[in-house]
Amino acid sequence: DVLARYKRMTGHEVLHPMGWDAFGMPAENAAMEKKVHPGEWTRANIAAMRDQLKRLGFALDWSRELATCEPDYYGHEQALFLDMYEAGLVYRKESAVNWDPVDMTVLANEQVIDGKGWRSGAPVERRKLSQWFLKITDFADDLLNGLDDLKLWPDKVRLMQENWIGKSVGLKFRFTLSQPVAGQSQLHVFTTRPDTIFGSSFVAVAADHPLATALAEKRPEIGKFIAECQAGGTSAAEIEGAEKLGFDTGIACAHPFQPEWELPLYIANFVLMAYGTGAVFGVPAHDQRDLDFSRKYDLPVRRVVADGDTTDAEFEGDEAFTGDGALVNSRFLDGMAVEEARAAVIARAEKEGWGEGTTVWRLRDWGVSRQRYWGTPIPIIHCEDCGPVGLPKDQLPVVLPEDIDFETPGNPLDRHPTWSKADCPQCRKPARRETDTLDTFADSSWYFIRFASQPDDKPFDKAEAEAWLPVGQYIGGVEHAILHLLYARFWTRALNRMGQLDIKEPFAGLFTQGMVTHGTYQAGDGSWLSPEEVQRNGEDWTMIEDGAPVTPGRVEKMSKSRKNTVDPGPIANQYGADAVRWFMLSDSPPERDLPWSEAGIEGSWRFIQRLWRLIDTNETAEGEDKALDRKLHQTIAGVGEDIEALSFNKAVAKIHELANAIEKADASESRNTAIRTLVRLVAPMAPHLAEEAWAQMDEDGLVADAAWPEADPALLVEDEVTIAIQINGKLRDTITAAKGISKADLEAAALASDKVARQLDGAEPKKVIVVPDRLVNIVA
RNA sequence: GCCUCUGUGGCGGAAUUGGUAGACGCGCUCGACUCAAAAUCGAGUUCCUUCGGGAGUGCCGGUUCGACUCCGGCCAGAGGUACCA
Repeated sequence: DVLARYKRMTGHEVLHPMGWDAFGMPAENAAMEKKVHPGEWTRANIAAMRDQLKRLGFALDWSRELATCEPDYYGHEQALFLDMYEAGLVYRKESAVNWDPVDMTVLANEQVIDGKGWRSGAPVERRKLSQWFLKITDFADDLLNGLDDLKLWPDKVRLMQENWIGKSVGLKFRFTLSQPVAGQSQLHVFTTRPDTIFGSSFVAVAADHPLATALAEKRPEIGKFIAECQAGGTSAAEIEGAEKLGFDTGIACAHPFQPEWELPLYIANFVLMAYGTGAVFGVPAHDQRDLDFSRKYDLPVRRVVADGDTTDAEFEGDEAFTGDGALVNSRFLDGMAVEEARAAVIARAEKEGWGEGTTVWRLRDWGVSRQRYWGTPIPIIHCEDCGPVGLPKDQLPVVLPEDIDFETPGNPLDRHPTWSKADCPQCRKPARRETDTLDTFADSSWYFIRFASQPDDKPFDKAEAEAWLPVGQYIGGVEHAILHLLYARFWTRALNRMGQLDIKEPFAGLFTQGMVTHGTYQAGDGSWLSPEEVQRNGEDWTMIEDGAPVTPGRVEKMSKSRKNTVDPGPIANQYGADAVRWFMLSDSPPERDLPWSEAGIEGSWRFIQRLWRLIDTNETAEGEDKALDRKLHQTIAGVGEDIEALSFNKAVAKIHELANAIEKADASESRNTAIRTLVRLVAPMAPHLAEEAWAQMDEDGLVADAAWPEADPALLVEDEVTIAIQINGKLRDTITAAKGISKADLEAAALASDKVARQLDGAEPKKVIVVPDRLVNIVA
């Protein structure tokens, strides 16, 4: 809000909208617990939050307010879904999905964290279901390359997206097996290091690889081993501690360059079915996992990239060499650099027909089907004869039914007596409506476009949307680094490909802000206590009610589970919106967490009062106060720079300094001007006070519409400067000199200092360093 | 494990390119005003000190006339994460 108000005052057209990402699980949970309809619950929350935002005086364009749970929003989303369906960016696939047994729904890969549902925390199960997917992988390369142009995004977020997309370039090739398994005589593996192919000691497949599954059917000991592998956890810590386990199948794989060179085929717990082909060849000398595995199962460790040693002696030690170097012990590759050898092996594989250069991505297509009620209905009809058919757009929006029940778990749309009945748009025969709804991340993937343009008859108007987009300054928590920000980038690209939008990137500038935190308190029995229930007596904390001892805990993100939330309503009532705003801006830089404190807001409240008294007691007077003029103009320039950089805490500090200077100054025309200007400087942060003062000063219109004051460059520089006098880098004295004084004069002035003379004690300085207008350092 | 970020008074935090460390605020101390308190105003507030000074930005070392800032090595905390072949 401060940035929006500032940009407005500096002559920019500003679009600062507000809306509600309102579909999703919390509304359904509330419905189940409190027996209210999700829509009713959601709209009541929206009303409450809208009041809070208005009370804090945010300069929002409420005419563009939207809520994703209303048909006039999600109906347009359905139209975009149909466009993507037509453009081949949506497909339906029977696939193993991540099933959250508590929330009774499917989760996207991005929503599975350490093998658990991101919301419920329940261990995710694998299930086969027919699901809708969006082809985000079509844009994998572009999403990756586009990151380079997002110069105004934090490096951290770009890096996280890069890792998530996970591009690996390498060779996919085939091993011939000594005996066919389930009718297959070949095994596909993927590697990014084809150059090390002569260093391989074994081949391994994932425990859930089809080959392993097939073998397990005939050999129970393999089934037992597979079960053992799947029992292990998938969190980073568990993986770290987990031992490499392998099962030697007794099957041999023929080395592609020498068929009689046979590599043992293992089933191994560290190979992932979800990545590459689910099978690898192990080169222990140059891969840590392979080395750990080989040491355990006593497999040969051959050096093929020189690590200083170029002999064919067995590789020593327990640390794999993954660096660059010249190839050794590798026949026709010997002497080549890693990169050159890589290309040579790929070329040979392609020429001889046993493999091809490939790029493998970690990124998967975005599964968007959710078996939930409170989401955007997917506008598809399933017809027995025609298959899935997109609804004609004139039948949109597909509106959610109101009469639903949440007594049984699962999707209420599925159980609704009539809602799912519909005729096939193609053959007119009775058919069934899709009862899955869209992942709520779809709702937030294009709302910024709808903010920019909101016609009734279509999702947006191209020219109107492009006039505002991309978003100049996007602000959100770092928790959106992957999910939301990647989906929105994809959605924008999809619209771009379909010719609906010229831009590819939705957000030019991104800022990840911190969260509001508060101390936590626990009673003797370990239960959490809210800040209103406790009080401090000196060093100790007790319960207000009965004086029982309280254990203060660490400062954490405000959350209902820790009970450390603070209701902004009463605070805004007590101190006023401007004091609340001032406090939120004043101390912590916005990228860091903000520790909420009652004491802090009182300080802000006092300053707001002080500002008012200062403005109120302003009087017209004659005379110039050069020092105050300078302070004023330095503040104008500094506050502007700080707001542009979102360093609100520094801007606040500069305004404090100016206020202090004005209070100390005698009445003058300069002082009068400074006070009148101060009103505009605080306007973005304390708008209510500023408007009142503006009106009282008999200025026209609103200060919100006023121009930001201009700094006079001539007044930004001092004509006198304080020079530090150092001896051996230690400060000994300071002197005041005219700005621009010559080096020689400055040196002479420094040497004339009593304190310098006393320190030198008659000795001659060895050397004198003079930094003009800054300091003199005497080396003794 | 790996990657990223962070580490400065009692607290939140400032310190352009290496150039007076601790701006600004909170808190605290003392004083003024008051019968008293609140509010307000003024002074002080990194630590030690024999009042000359000395030490000091997580720790150890280096570069430099000069290091919170640059380099090397540690330690601690937060966040991210992929056994990715």
